[in-house]
Amino acid sequence: MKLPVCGEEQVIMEAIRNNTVVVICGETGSGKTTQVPQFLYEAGWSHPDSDNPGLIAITQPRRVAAVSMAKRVGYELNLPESVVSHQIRYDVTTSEKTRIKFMTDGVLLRELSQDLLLTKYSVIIIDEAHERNLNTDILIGVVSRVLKLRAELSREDRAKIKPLRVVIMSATLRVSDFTENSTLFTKPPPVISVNARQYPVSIHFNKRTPEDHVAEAFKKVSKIHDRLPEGGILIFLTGQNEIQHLCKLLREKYPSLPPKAALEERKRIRQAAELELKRDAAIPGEESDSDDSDSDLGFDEEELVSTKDGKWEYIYKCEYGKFTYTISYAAPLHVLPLYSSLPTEAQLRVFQPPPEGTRLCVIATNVAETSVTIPGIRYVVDCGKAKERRYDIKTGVQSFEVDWTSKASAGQRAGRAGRTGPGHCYRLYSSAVFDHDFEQFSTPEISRMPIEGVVLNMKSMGIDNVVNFPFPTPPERQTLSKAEKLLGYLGAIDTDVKHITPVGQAMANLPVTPRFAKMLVIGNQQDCLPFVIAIVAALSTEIAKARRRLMRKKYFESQIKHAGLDRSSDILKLLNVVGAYEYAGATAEFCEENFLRSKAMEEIRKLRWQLTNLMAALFENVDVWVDPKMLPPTKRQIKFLKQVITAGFIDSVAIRKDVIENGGQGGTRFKNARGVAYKLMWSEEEAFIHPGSILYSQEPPIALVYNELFKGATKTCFKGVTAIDTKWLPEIGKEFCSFGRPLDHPIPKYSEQTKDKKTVYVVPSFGPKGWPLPPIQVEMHRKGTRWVISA
DNA sequence: AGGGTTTTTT
Repeated sequence: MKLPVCGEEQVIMEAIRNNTVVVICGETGSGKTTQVPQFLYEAGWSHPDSDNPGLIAITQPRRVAAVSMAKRVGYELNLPESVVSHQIRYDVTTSEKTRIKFMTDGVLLRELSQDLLLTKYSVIIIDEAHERNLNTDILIGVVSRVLKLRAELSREDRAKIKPLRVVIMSATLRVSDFTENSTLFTKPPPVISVNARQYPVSIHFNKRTPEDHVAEAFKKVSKIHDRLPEGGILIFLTGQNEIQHLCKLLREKYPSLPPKAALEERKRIRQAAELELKRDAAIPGEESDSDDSDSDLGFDEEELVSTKDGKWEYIYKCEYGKFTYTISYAAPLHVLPLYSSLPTEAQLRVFQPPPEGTRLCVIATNVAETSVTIPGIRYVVDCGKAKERRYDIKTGVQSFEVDWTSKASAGQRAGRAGRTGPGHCYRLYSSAVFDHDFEQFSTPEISRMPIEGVVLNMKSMGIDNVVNFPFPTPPERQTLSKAEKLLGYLGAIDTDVKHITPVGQAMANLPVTPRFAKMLVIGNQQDCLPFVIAIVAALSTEIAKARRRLMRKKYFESQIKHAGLDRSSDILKLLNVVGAYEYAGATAEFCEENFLRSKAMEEIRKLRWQLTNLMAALFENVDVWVDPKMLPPTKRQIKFLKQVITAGFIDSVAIRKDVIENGGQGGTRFKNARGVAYKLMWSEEEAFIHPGSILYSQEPPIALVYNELFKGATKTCFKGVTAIDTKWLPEIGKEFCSFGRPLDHPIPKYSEQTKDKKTVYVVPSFGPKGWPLPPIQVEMHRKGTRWVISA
């Protein structure tokens, strides 16, 4: 069967020849991702002697897609992976022979900071642009500038520099953010639409919108399974809990294994039918219509046509003809959960055909909307909602909220039913809700996330005035200035002219968020860098595993074990976990016993290697290697590590409310952190140490830094707490500190000889709210008629 | 004793 995109080859190639930018719209199944690179290749692009000798690049938002697409195209062109190659974070197959290169968009962004002209490439194909991921959006913005640069340079010396072409591919027609954005492309690029090889999907809305979409999904799936012909069911819910719950309900109602007797009865009926048909077929003159070209696919197949009162009617097709029979047991449901934190093996089960005589039923989150395509789905049940991470840019408070998806998302979900044949989508909400409460499109990621990493990356590419950057959807001014402020605190950019500093340039070379990059850059002291690397690697990864309620006690025991001797930091606890995991031989069993996601632990391992190699390559004085049997840090090192952590989170300090209200001193004595309120730098709200923190069961510290701030159902909690000493703040957090007048008590001490120096106690105040901190001793010297604090 | 998380990536 020919892919729809192949019919458009002429149109596409002509458009790419005549325009620097082309937009191609085609839903999943149109074949654009695999075919467009091949069109270019076969037209001679990327050939060293051609007019477009540079590589053909295709970017993908996800690693798996980059790898599998490269394999697929290599197979179709019958070329080795040294020619059709891929590059993702930890895996490269490129060679000097490479002509087509699939990669994640993050990889190309990183390459851009080394070579702003993308000289290696002749075409950049940006795939899945409709998803509006952060990296994809930034890439489109940067590439639009590269285009202009390359065009100018090529006009000066065509022999040396060839112009660049860009192809933006999208599964939906939401492309106006790219095409009608004159800061991005002065002349609107042509849009080519490609039909998808997609079967029709009938949409069925609920009359009423139920409160409980899990219960409603259960009813709907039961109905589908009891009454409708065979075909897999895919259910979209919002989170793990809902999924596990519905799994349980459905497995109870439709046990996964059919009665053995029923299976045997079925086999007997089929064999008898086949024999009878064979006899009939042997009668001469009864030829079957052989020019029905599809019939060769239809043989030896069975179709469930109806069910009634527990009786199932099947049509059985074999080599000799068709036969209808009924059997009296409900086909079991093969119920599988699917969400991203599920171990890989469990995820792969959805790709295997369900056991014979059962119906596949996958209950999934958003993963099944974009990242994973499940074969054999004919029915989609869509609750219409999605869980989203929200981020309050002013306060830094994150939360998870369940809300309606967009019309575009609902369309994507429905489309999953039409991949292998005509399908049905059951929406568990009314059409009125769909019309009135659903946004047309989901909010692009850039409008929902902190972007200090993006801003630092731009600065390192020489883009100082980020406001003028051609974002497909510009982030809010406030988001940008917040990012610049944080980069200022971290010392990555100059606070006046907002230009990148040497430290910032070093940070930009590290593939982690700027806070973590800062920790790495300052962490090379007292033999601590390997610890800092392990900490940063662990913080960059979602490490904890979802736990069952029953395991609660054991979980807390393991947490205490991991905290080791120092119980004042959740982040240092992470360090211990990483060490213990490696020490135990990095096994899956260790992860299982210790409530860790083995996928995450493997990622941490690879990240430690990458960061270690990078640090050694970037800094002359760094002598570091990965030591799996890393010894725990000493007391002195622990103190230093906490200071490093403080520096990375200097804008995320919290102080106990009672201490602030008491002028920075004393405060109440508490046995544990339960109900003990902390004040936040950027919010009037109070926050609490999470009961899951290692610090919860101890006397709560006066001051702490936190990795994240989460708004739960009842209150706002810190995640990843480290107790700090307020004495560090005037040093590490200079820009947030000021000092009051010297105190009369304890009495100032003057230097013996000259009397132009004195040692005094002052009350420092910290942060935008000027919190009073416990008094510290400082040295002052006389400057003219005034006393000033010595540096 | 104690709360609750979707999804990606350099």
